[in-house]
Amino acid sequence: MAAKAVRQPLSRERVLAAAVALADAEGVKALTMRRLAADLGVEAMSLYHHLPAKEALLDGVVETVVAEIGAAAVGGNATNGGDEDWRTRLRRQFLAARQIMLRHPWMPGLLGSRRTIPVGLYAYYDGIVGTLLGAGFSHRLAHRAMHALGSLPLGFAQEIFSPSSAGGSMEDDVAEADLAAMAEALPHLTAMVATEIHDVTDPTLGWCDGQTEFEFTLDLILGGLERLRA
Amino acid sequence: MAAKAVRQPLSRERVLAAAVALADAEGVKALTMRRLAADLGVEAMSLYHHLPAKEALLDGVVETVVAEIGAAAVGGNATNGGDEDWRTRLRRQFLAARQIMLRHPWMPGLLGSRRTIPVGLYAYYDGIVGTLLGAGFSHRLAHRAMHALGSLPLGFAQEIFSPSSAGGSMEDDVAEADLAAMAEALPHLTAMVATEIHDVTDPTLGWCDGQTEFEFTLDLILGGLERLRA
DNA sequence: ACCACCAACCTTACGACGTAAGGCAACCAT
DNA sequence: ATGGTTGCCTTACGTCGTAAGGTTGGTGGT
Repeated sequence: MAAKAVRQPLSRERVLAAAVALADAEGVKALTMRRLAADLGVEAMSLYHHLPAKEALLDGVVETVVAEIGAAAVGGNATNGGDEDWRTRLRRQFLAARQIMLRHPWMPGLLGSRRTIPVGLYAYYDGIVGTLLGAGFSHRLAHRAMHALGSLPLGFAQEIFSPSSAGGSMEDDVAEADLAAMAEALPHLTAMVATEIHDVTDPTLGWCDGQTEFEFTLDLILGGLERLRA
Repeated sequence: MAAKAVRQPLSRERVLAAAVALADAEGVKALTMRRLAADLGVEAMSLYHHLPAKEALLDGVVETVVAEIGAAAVGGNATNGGDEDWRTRLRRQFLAARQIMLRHPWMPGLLGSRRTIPVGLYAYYDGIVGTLLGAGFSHRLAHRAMHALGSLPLGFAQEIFSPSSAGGSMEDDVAEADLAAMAEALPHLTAMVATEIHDVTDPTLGWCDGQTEFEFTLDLILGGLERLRA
């Protein structure tokens, strides 16, 4: 049939792209060999002609996303010339990384579970260190800066409290009586929520605006580093 | 026999304690219902009389560790009176949390995979917010501070680059020729490593002293918050 | 003393998972 | 034509979480 002739052979890239798409759509839990093969119109064992094992598949998936982040960084560097302040430059890179990570919420957990670090990540961090050194950072301070920034270069929405998005906002499933009990057990948190919830403009993520908080943290750390640099 | 009479019945607490011990010894990957049951001298299905499902087991495990961290915090508060500076107090709490997390390296990943947040974590964070408010923080700034501190209250050794400990230090398995190639591809990183590796005192975690870096990051953020508070 | 009851534990079985081993069909250079 | 290579499939094994139901030893009421 014509349909069969149209079908192009699999490749590592096609498999990895499908894996990322599947993880985006249904989470890493749904990313199983059989399911991925089904999405590709193929049997599970066929995947093993392009990838040696499932661990390699997962490695390839994080490698793909890391490449996406790295490409966004160098792309942004190209459009803006070399006339950027180091803080502006890193800020822009990390915010771009955040946009990508928001599309792949499973990425932090997956990256944490890998035994080896994708090579593209070294290159990406090398660029960041280069920016710091170019701005006059000592090796010592640049090193510390990397640790202090932690996962911000990857746009981590670590956000322990944000996964509440899955089950509706907090007050939806809490009865009024329980809320009173909570106010007693957690006086400071409830007071903070009460005063903060008034002037929230973006209720999509409950009462926390992830973008604003990310930028606050970023500027706090970048500001502290700038002070140490001088 | 006497041995049989000695055996005390299972309980949720005994199961959870055994689960934590097993995860500490062999990782979360080895934490399977059959294996856990075997460690307890029991069959797998017997565990379901104390826990409804494996997800509940994992929830209980993180709850156990969170309780451990919370207990360390209030215990430390008791021994030191209320005459602590807010920075000293939080610093001490977070460093204590770090010591606990170092004993449970699987905790970050596991916590990230939970759908619901353990209640003890709310109480723990409430205490932190209380400390901030008591030091004169506004609700707005206390809120931002929580986000900026991120996972530091849990002693996160997020440390993307630290899991290299599993496979020996970096230069062990890199041939000399590859190292030259790496120096070309990653000039800034290799230069940084070269100058930093000289005065490293604790080579256990490669060339990064996790404790020092953790404290640096902590003080950087606490210092930035102190400036905003005034 | 008896017996009904129940909590704690065990046995068996099912479907889904990752993957080892080998088969088959189409294509290519000779 | 032919023999090898490539790309995909079939079958099968052991392990996982867990549903369903069986066994047993101790307890309380009569």
